[in-house]
Amino acid sequence: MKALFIDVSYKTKGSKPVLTLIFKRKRFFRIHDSSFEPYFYLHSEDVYEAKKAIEQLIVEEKGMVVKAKRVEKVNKILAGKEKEMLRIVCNHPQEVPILREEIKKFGTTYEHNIPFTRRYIIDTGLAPLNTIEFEREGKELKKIIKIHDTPTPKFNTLVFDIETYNPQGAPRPAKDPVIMISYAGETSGVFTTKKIDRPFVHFCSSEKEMIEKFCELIKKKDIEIIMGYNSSQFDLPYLKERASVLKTKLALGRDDSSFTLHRRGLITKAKIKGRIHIDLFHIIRFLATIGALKTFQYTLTEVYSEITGKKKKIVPKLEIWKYWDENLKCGELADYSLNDSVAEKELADQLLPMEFEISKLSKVPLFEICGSSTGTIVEQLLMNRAHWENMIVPNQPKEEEINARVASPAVGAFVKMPEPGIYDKLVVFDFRSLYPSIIISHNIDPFTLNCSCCEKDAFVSPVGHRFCRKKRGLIPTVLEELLQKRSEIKKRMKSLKPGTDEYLQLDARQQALKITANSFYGYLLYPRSRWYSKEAGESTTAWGRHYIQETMKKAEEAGFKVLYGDTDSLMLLLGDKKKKDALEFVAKINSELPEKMELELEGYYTRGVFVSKKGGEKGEEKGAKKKYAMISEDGRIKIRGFELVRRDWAGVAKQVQKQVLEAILKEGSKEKALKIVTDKIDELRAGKTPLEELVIYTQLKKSPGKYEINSPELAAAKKAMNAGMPIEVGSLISFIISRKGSSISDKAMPAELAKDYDAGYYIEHQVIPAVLKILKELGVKKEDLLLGGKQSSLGDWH
DNA sequence: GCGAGCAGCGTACCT
DNA sequence: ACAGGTACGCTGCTCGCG
Repeated sequence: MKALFIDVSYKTKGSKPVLTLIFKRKRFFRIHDSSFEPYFYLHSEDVYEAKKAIEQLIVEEKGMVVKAKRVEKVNKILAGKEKEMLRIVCNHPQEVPILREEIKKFGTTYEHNIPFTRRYIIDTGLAPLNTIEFEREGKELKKIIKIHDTPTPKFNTLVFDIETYNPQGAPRPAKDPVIMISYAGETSGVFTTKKIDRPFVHFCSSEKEMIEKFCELIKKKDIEIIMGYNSSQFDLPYLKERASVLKTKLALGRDDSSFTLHRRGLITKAKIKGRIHIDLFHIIRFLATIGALKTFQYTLTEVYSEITGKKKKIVPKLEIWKYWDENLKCGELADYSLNDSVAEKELADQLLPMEFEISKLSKVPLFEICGSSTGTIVEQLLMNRAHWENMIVPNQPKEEEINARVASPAVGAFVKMPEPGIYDKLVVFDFRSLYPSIIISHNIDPFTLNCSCCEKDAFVSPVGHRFCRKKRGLIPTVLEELLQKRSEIKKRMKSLKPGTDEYLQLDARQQALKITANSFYGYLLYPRSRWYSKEAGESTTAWGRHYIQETMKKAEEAGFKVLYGDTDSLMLLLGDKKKKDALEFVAKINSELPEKMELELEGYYTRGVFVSKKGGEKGEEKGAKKKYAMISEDGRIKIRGFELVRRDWAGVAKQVQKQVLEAILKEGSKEKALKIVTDKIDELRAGKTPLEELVIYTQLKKSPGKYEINSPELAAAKKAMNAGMPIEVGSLISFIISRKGSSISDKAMPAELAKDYDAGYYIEHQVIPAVLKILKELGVKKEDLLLGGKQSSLGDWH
């Protein structure tokens, strides 16, 4: 039969492990496999002696007698070399750690901590969300015939969101009821305990009935994927506690169980039996950490508007209870509640296809892979592939080793120091997938390092490490395939109409491939990596520095002036040269680069601003790296690093800086820029600036007690805590510098409690520093800003 | 005892 | 809990001066 593979779990029957595979055809169903055996490997100096000893070995643990089921001699590739090793087959997964503890005295054990269900997927080649063709006998799996990569079908999905009564600010689950449960899927609606005149409202006579009706809906609709926003931390635990207070069950699972919490590193996931629960917030956090998404705060409201470009209905969190109490406003609250679920559904529709593809690629079931780190994705992909290649998976490093790795970081990228100034006619080039292409071109891998076969002919990195030229490494092989697949997909997409099902799925797949390919270099230097190699990692960056610097040299030789460059990009001054010359230059560079590497022309810019670093007053001014603004030919402004892109600067300073940059880039008008600044300073002095423009946002990365020194955000956080506001690790502190106090920290007040502002601070520490660094390039001095707008005419800066 | 100068902490950014 | 490179504000210490 053919069915879509979803997930696998195992339990013990008798004393044997039995795997339960979840498949989907029309509905989810289960098939068992009781034939799969757990095992691990041993590398020993004396294979024969070790085998004999292990076969005799009997371990008694907590009254259990544990021994190996069988011991097999196998040939495997360990750290790039063929070795005879032992495969120790066990009776039960739980016996693996017990036997391993005894057996490690014979040598080094491998693959002893791969979870049994992962082991099963790796060894069978089963890929989640692919169609599996198999034979069965009743409920037992007999044989896997083929695995088909078919388009992902539609799932029965439901998004939900709850509203809680919160007269005290934060809702207390022991006392404060859930007042609304909204959902969106095929249809959408709101369960609530008030008779609200809206067509989508389902009236429930009590909170208890509301929870029960919601669970019934999930059961009746046979929901396969259930989602929420921060549902694992808020909605689900809250519902569970309410259910227990109300003496009812939160029957979300197929067996009427509620959910279980699973900690994976820093995130906690809620698992619902027989369904796939996905917390969209985890996906958002993942996208934020890889830099694919950047918002000020990661609230549903902000994320929704960033991703869809649309605004969501808003009811201030602290006023929800008031809306509820005021009968006339209940309708609005219901609209809001429904809108939350509908918005989350839209997010899910956009985000899930990529998660599906990451799951297929890494072969990790959807529930497990959703929101996991790039390290996990790369690692799982490599583990699967290592198995096919008959390679032993390297062990995870011990704490000690991790610390040693952290203590000795590798040298990274090259960044050129720019000459501060305002420039016209720029051209920007980028290396396409710089690090992946370097890894592929030079066969960089932990186990191609210092091979014995290419003594004279190896790839030698600029830092002196040698990589084999004959045998391909695992990492370059996998990486090359990923890039190859991605370019094929991109080619196919060109022949399709955007928006079709096939196009969207291909787009999701190319995103997954890109994210994964871009994570390999990081994984080489990730301290907890199984494939860590400082030599490989630092060779990658060394070649990166080499190519960018060589390209800069060649650009100078070709008569361009190199303004700036960072890692894989370079910015040239076109000067008297034409676009044709830029194209010729890129073609020449590409003819000299290794085949898999490529320099691309990113675009032409009509004007760009570089500023000097702060503090470099005396002696020569040094240009600030990672800080510039440019305007492209078609009028698009690109701003990097300036205060205005940072959340820890006040809105006033950011707005003024933005206007100044725009005035310079678009119009070249110094007068206009000056006027903007002096007007704002006047407004600040007069005390007329609205407090919202003065809020500074800073995240507390540690818990408030763990700081060595005081800081404005910490001081503000403590004041907020005293006022009863919840502050914890990761809280985003919003504060305003008020008039009361001596140090800046003393003056920092939580935005919610601030009544006034310190004009002097905002003028001297926010607005002036933000704009002066730019206006300095036009000859403006600090006094010019403080004295007002009587200025000389625009000088020529060219 | 006091202010200037500076190191180091801490955060957020860039590629 | 993917990497390293960078800017920069603020605190709190050291140091020179008196």
